[in-house]
Amino acid sequence: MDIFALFTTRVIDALHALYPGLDSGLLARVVVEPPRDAAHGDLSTNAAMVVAKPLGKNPREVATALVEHFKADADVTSVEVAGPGFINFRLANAIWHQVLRSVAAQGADFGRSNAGRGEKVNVEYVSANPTGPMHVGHTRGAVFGDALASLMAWSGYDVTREYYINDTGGQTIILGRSALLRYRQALGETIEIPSGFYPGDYLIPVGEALKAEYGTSLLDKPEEEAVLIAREAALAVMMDLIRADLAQLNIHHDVFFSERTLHGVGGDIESTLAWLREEGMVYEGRLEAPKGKTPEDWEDREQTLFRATDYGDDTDRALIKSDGSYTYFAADIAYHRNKYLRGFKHMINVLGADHSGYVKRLQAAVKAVSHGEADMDVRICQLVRLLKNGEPFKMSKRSGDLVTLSDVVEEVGSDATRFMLLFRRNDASMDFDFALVKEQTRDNPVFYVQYAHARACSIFRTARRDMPDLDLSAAALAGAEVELLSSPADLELIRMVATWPRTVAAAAIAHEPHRLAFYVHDLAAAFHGFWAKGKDDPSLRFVNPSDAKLTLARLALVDAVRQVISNGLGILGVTAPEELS
RNA sequence: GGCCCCGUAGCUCAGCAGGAUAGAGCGCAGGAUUCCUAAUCCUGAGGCCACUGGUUCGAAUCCAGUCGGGGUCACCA
Repeated sequence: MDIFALFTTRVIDALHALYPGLDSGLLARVVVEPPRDAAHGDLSTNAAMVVAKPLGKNPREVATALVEHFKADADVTSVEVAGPGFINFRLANAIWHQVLRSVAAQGADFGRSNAGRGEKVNVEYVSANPTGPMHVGHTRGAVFGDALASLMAWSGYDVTREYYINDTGGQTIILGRSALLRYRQALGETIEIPSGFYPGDYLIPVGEALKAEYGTSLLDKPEEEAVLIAREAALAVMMDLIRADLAQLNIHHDVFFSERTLHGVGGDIESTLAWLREEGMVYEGRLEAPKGKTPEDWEDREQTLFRATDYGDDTDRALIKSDGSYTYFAADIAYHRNKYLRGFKHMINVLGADHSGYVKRLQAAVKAVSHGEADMDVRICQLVRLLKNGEPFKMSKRSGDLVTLSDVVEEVGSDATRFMLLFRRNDASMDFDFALVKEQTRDNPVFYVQYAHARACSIFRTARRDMPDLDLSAAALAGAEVELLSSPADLELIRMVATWPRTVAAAAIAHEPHRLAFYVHDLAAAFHGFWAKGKDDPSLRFVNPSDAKLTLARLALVDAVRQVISNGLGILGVTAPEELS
């Protein structure tokens, strides 16, 4: 039950009744929201101001007509015009109590909607190169993409979590060479790792495995063939490593899409290129060198170009390299056409800040490949600076100093890692301080929120201890006389709970999971605040052994708060503990 | 030089598809614990929302430009 959505439709219905023929696009701008200042009421709408001008009327005139209309609404206790034409509503307590019943009834599903109508959305995230374990730099995108995918699912989309494996190309050949070196090392040779190779220790086991499988026979094969064999072994191990890293954060993709499957005769790149040619989206031409910064090895030559500028990009893009092989982008066009042909009309890509220059061409590709029928939102995750007690962490590329995702998760745990990374807009760079994240005080938002959940559970434990005869089953809570909750403190907390479905919906539309982190933090604060009021005013305590009915009602409220925190943390992928250790 | 992101309290950041008197945490100053977990709460001080124009009933929010910070810039992935 989302009372804001409920009243939005009531307001729009009223407008239709009062002024037939209003444009539906215009009405989409009508918003019913909680006023910033609670003194203004429970709900506020801009309806009169939105509609006044097209009607050629004064906003207050329209507002007055709406006010008259809503005086007949039994759920509304007062309506008035305010300021330039806002309409403020005050709602009957009964409707807030209805919200509590709705939470009890829907439980872990409270806040879900079918706004997405089951449409398919593809969320591609991580897609780290399989040339080593996950680096800290990947962590933010991984957590963000995962939370966003859950959020979209809550909003009624059919979500596919996808990982694009770059398992072909020059980098993978270097990986193969690096692994081959480790193989020689395993056979007893003293090796030296040239610069440009992958020096990490994580390839040592690959060398050992090659030795176990092939003995010395790889040495007899031609170099190129041996490299390919070593590459296969290395890629498989690297992907296992990455999957294990992701599993530490409880991240699991539905589809691991291999870039390699796009290549080759009859592959998607070939067919996509043919298709692009038929559509006239490709031509042979020359590219101008970028102004202001011409690469030294710039080669002015005729090449095969995609008309990216027709779809909003800044320049056309090469599809075939000088050596005749496809560019990365050519494969990516084919990949996204593949997504489209698999039925995705909504696509979201989560990329690191260093890929922001890639956004336009990706969107151009999706637009071209779908004839404008699919949309692509690219969410850029800004860099994370690692700190320890305020001091920057060195992140040298030498293998020993590399900070991996695994290092971070082992140090601070999955919950804290996830919450901290989500407690910030994705497009703002952030500092991640190990010392703070491990702290268990209110400075640390993770523990602050988890503590609120644990505290709610604790209140139930106390109630069971002090009022052993009270039935606290789900059915009993659902049947609690929540009408007894009429104090301003009670209603304030309930209003906050009632905002949850709206928060989820707005966050999903904006593709901004961080809003849920902030919401859940605010709700925790409101709950802690209510708890403290019970110190001064015993009538506000949750557990009142002298009043079983009131206690049951209060516990229904506590459980609603607990449930919403649990739901929120669930979307973010953070656990909601019953007690803190 | 082109493109993208950012600029809000001393610090770190929110600001809900333009809305009423711009919020939170930290830090600072004070206060609350025989009582449901003080792992918490309450009160206070603290702002030209970088700047200049524009759009309109109304702008921190949208547009243009300026300044400042970051990222990125064929044929890598």
